[in-house]
Amino acid sequence: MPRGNGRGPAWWHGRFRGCGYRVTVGREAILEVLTKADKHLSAEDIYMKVHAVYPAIGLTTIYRTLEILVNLGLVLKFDFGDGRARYELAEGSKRSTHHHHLICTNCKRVVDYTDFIDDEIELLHRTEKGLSEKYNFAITNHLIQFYGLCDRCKKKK
Amino acid sequence: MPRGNGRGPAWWHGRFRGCGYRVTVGREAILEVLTKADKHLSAEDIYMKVHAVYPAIGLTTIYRTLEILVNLGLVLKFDFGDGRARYELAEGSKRSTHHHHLICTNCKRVVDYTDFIDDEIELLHRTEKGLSEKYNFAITNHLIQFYGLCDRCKKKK
DNA sequence: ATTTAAATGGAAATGATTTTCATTAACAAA
DNA sequence: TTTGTTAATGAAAATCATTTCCATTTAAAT
Repeated sequence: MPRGNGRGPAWWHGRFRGCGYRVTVGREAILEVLTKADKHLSAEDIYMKVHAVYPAIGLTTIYRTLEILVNLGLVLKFDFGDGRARYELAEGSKRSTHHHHLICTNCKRVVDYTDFIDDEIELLHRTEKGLSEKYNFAITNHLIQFYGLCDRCKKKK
Repeated sequence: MPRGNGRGPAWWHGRFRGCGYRVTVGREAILEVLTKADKHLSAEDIYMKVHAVYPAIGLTTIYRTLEILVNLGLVLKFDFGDGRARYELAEGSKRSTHHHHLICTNCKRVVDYTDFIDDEIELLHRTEKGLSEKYNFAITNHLIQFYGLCDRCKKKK
């Protein structure tokens, strides 16, 4: 049974130390927020949640930690077009299921969907393979987003 | 034969006027740069090219015009993760062929690819249909990007 | 307990994009 | 063509998410 469900060293500690990073209170808090949230959050969202428990931790630390997490592949960073990045745990890290995003270009609402994901993933892997051979890239990730007008915004127009 | 290849009113004039927008020298210049460039450019890239011919046109106008063009669907706006948006003519507007992007997460180099596009598009359309029904979105667009390390950056690591 | 480099916070800097506002220009109407 | 209305414009200032700086704190190896 994997660690990190309750007490004890969390699942990411090893990964962190292995890369020469230290485990700190702030980092614990940030990971905990991300794990609990299980949906995309902005740096400021995370800051506020962390701040409620550890007021000493600053926004700068949030950004610095997120950068590390993204580089380690533990967290995914998204741009939904409203000028601030969003973060969420990567698949496999724990809770989060692989999903893609459906974004309203008017109100910026974001819907996570998992429908059709299997077909998408299958094709993506095939494409990934072809691309990495042809262009000599080591592909590590992909992004799929759909844009349009949501229910509400459709009516207003 | 479509207009806008040499002299005469360009293909987008009607579209522009129809939406209540005026055709101005600056807008002509911006569209011309976009049409000639046929690859993603930042607002500043466009500004510099336009500025070379019409020094009177400011960066503000570039941003304002790009916003209109994106809203009209004539231009696509991308985020490659280096902090500045890139713009390119939408498919069908003219020159540009539908393609997707392969981005080096290290040096931010971007490769446009058209390989596998047909398969991708086919799947996307199917997914789009399913999504718009299930979530009641009017889907107008999609984004696919692959991330990884390019040739050069792979070696350096 | 000691040591040392990594991590931190807070303030200042950055830098792309937006907003403001007084002026200019597009173009519909006469 | 001249005129009137209103959108479009440039320059400068404002915004605002994210980064950088630097003096101080702290994780964790010894």
